[in-house]
Amino acid sequence: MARKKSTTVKDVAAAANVSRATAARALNGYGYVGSAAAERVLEAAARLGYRGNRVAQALRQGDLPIIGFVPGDIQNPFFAKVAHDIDVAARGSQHSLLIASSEEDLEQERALLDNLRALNVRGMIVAPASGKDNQHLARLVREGTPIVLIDRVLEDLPCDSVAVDNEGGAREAVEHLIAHGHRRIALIQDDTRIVTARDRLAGYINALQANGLPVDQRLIAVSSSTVQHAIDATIRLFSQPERPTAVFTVDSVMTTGALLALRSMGLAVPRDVSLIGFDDFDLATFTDPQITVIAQPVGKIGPLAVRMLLDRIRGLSEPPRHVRFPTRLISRGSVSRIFLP
Amino acid sequence: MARKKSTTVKDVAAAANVSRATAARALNGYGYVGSAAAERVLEAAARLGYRGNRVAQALRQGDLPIIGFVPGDIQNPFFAKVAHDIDVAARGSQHSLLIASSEEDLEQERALLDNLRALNVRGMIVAPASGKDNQHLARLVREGTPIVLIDRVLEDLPCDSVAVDNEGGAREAVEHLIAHGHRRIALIQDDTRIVTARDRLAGYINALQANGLPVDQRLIAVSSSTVQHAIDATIRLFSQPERPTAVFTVDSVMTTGALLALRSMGLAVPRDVSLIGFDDFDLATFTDPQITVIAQPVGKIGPLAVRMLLDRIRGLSEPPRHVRFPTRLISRGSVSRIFLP
DNA sequence: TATTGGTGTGAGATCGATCTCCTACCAACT
DNA sequence: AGTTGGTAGGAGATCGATCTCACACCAATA
Repeated sequence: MARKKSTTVKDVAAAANVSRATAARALNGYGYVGSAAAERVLEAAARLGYRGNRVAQALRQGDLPIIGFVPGDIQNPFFAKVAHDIDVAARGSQHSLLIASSEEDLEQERALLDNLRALNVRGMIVAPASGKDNQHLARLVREGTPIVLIDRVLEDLPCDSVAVDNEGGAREAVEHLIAHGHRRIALIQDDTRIVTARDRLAGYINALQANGLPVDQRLIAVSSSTVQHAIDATIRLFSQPERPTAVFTVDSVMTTGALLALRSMGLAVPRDVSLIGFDDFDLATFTDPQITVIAQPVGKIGPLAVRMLLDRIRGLSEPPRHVRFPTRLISRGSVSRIFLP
Repeated sequence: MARKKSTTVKDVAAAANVSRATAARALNGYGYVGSAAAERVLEAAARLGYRGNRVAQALRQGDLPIIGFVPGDIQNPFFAKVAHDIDVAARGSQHSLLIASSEEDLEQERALLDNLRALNVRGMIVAPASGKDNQHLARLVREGTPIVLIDRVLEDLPCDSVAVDNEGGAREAVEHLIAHGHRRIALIQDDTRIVTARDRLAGYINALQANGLPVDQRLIAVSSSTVQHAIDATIRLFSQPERPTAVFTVDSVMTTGALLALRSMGLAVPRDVSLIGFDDFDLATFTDPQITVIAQPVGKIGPLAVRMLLDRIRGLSEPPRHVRFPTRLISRGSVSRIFLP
């Protein structure tokens, strides 16, 4: 069965016995329209259930009232929360939100951005999957598409960005562990292509070096950001002869995996192993003891990103603005003090 | 700074020294095109970085290669997972996914659907916020827009749907509690406008009545689906003189809230209170003991919904198909046996 | 009276891609 | 030679909304 074609200005104009031009004037309120004619047009529009065709409007005006959002993974609670916030903020400015997840895949990201570009969306908010090979983003920026990066900053890309102080947060976490007497501190991080992971690694290394501790590659595990991979990585770490006394995990999914793995190995937190995770999450207060974390102001990221994007859409041409929110250590019960011999 | 206007067929045609028509033929591979001309066109297109303008294509062809998804709340892990699955399936069929969350608000849902309609999306997957007042959906269906309902079925709406057996699942949960000797069984549910909530309530009542137990309104708490509201509702329930011995929560957010509330009141699960939640979730295996749940096949919902939607988009005109997946009781450790006096 | 200026309205152009005509050419036939 | 048919490719129409331009008309003004 064919889709019923919707009513157009033409239909409305015919029903009101005026030309398309007059109908458009009455509907959009510009130019001169006689009050009688205007009334007939509005009446006809209401009667026929007329709704403007956005696609046609978009073709004429050059873009769709849509903002694109490309998160790394919509299932990750961090991105889900940000998506929700962006949705609310976008709606507040009469924009729809087009969410398309890159699944942390660079190829997919390229395809999605191409798609969004071809749709002539007004602007995009992107969490780039990779720290390099970002010519596709560079090109969009060069073409003038308003883009705001979130969570992951690409220093050499001339566009606005909103992120948190990953290096500082990671450093604070590791220094917290060092201050509690830990010396063999493991790191469980995700794919190093992702900028965030690299920054957090840098914080880990900086903290160790600032305290005269060696960086031991055997204490650094790389895993993709799924619970199962994090479990495997944790088990590998703790199957070594000289066990770490503490673990720092770079995101909440990793933290979840590490917790499950430690439990399955019969290692108690914090008695046998201390734990700090980056990013606060629901589960962190569910366990006994609760988990010490580096919290980031997740709720501020989306709204600010939208605000910056709207500025650009409105034509703001200042140099790129980069905002980095500070992180905050929330001390709960998952870190114990070690007394050195 | 003005956005650089992108290259059009006209530009490509000019660069290749042919007409727009020939350029279109070469680019889309139809009709007769000389091989020399075709080559020049493709070369020019590549050189100029030509990408078709989807908006113009959509205007001509009648719709955009987009599928709309209107979940109740994108932050709810259930919908996040479904959104992810839909995204993957949609991408497999060359469709982009436009996610717009209704926030469980009927007015917002109406506005969003209006928007999607005006955008001429190919089809929509909707979790309706309300069980009644759905003329807006009925109208879309009447106009021929392909729509698939998920999670929440509206019996009188002639369109496909994918859901789970909410009544049966809830009944199984409550019967499980009854079989363990519980008689004062509380229910924590969300807004009764939502169809799912009503079905689960029905299952609760049916189980009680089938076992000759009274339905006590004081044991039924209504809360909106946020952790904080669920905590409040739980505390209210357990502040009554005759405490329930068991609780059934209708979604994972409620379950989380109930757990936190019980802990804060010093009530141990399952020693003092037994607990079953609808919908399995990560936290369920984190607590000690782990939580018994009614699991639904979340991973099957999105892909099936997309498949059904694509059928409709391709013109399938069978009568509406309604699929209901069965639920499954996963018995963990949160239900204790009560020995009657 | 002739002119200006304010109103109201319609015809047609535009946005970009694509499709339907229509013309033109050349080779192979009758 | 005249006709057919296959191949190429251009001009213009189309989708729907909206804007520009041009043309009316009527009242107030010089």
